[in-house]
Amino acid sequence: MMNAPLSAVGQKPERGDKQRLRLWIRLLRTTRIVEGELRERLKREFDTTLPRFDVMSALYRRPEGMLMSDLSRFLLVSNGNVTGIVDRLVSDGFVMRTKKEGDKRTSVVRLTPAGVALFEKMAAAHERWITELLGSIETAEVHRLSEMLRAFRSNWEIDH
Amino acid sequence: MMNAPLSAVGQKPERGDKQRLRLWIRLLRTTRIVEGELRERLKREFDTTLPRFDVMSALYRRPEGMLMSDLSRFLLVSNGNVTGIVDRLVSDGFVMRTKKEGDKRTSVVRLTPAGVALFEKMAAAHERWITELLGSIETAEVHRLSEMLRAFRSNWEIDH
DNA sequence: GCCTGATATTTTAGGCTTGAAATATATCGC
DNA sequence: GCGATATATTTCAAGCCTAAAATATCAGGC
Repeated sequence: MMNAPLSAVGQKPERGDKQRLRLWIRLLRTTRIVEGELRERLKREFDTTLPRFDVMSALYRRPEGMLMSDLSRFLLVSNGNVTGIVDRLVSDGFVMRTKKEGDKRTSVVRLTPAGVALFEKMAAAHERWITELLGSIETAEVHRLSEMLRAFRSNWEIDH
Repeated sequence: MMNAPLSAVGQKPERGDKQRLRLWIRLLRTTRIVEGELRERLKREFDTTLPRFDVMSALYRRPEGMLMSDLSRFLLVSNGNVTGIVDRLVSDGFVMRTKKEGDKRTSVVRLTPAGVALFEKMAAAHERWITELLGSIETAEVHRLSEMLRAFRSNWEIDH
C-alpha cells in the first residue's frame, strides 16, 4: 500500500533537481555569451586570445613570477595546455621563463616589461567591456549573485 | 576647484564596476569547475565529450531534426565546429544526416535510435551529477540565481 | 534563361584543450 | 651513494574551436 502524497522521501526526484539543471544550463549560456563577446573583442582590439589574456592576468598579479604548475592550478587548465600558451607568449616577447632557484626542474614564468605594458592596456579595456556586458544586472543583484558564487566555490574547495 | 565628495558623475568608475568584474571571474570559475567535472565523468562513464553530449541533447529535443545552422546557433558555436562533431557522431552511428526537402544545400540532422538510447542513459546520469555538483546551493537560491540569469539572457537577446 | 546577391555547409589554418606518456630532476630510506 | 618514489615540465595524439575562404545552391530581377 502506498499512501501517496505524504512527504515522499527518495521516491521522486526532489523538486529542486530540475531547477538545478535549469540553473546549470543558464550558467553555461551566460558564460558562453560573455566569453564569446570577450574573445571577439580581444581579437579585434588586441589581436590576442582569451587564454593568453588569462595567463597574462595571472602573471600580472605576481610580479615575482609563477611556476608552470601554479599557473595550471590557478587557471584550472592542464599542464600541457599552459606550456603551449606560454611558449607562444615567450616567442612574442611578453613573457619570460627563468631557470634560477636550486631546483632544475622548475621554471619561473613572469611578464616582461612589454608584457606588463600590454596587459595594463588590455585590462582597462577588459574592465570596461565587463561593465558594459554585465551592465543589465542591477548593482544590488551583482553583489548577491557574486556572494552566492563565492559560497559555492568555498564549499567546493572544502570537499576537494 | 573640485569640491570632491559630491556625487561625482563620470569622474571615477562606478562603485559597481569592480563588483561586476569580480562577478564575471566567479561566474567563469564556477562554470569551469562544473564543466571540468562533467567532462571527466562523461569520459569515464560514457567515453564521450561535452560537445558531443551538447549536440545529442539538442537533437533529442527535436526528433524532427535540425539543420546544421540551427545546431550552431543553438549551441553558440561556429558552423565549422558543428560539422566536425556531427561527422564523428555520424561515423559512430549515433546521428544521421538526411538530405531531403527541396533545398539541396541543407542537411537535416537527427539522432539514430542508438543515439536516442545512449542519450537517455547519459541524460539521467547528467542530471544526477548536476544535482550533486550544485547541491551546495540552497534550493531557494537556485531559483533566484536562475531567474537573474534568465533576465540577463532576455536583455541580451533584445540588444542583439 | 542568366546574373547577382543571399544562404547552407564544408574546408582550412592556427590555436586551445585534455589525458597519458616521456623526460628530467629531486627526495627519501637505507 | 643507490634505488624507489614523487614532482615539474614537455611532448604527443586526438578532439574542440574560431574566422575566413571555398563550394554549392537558391531566389529575384531583368
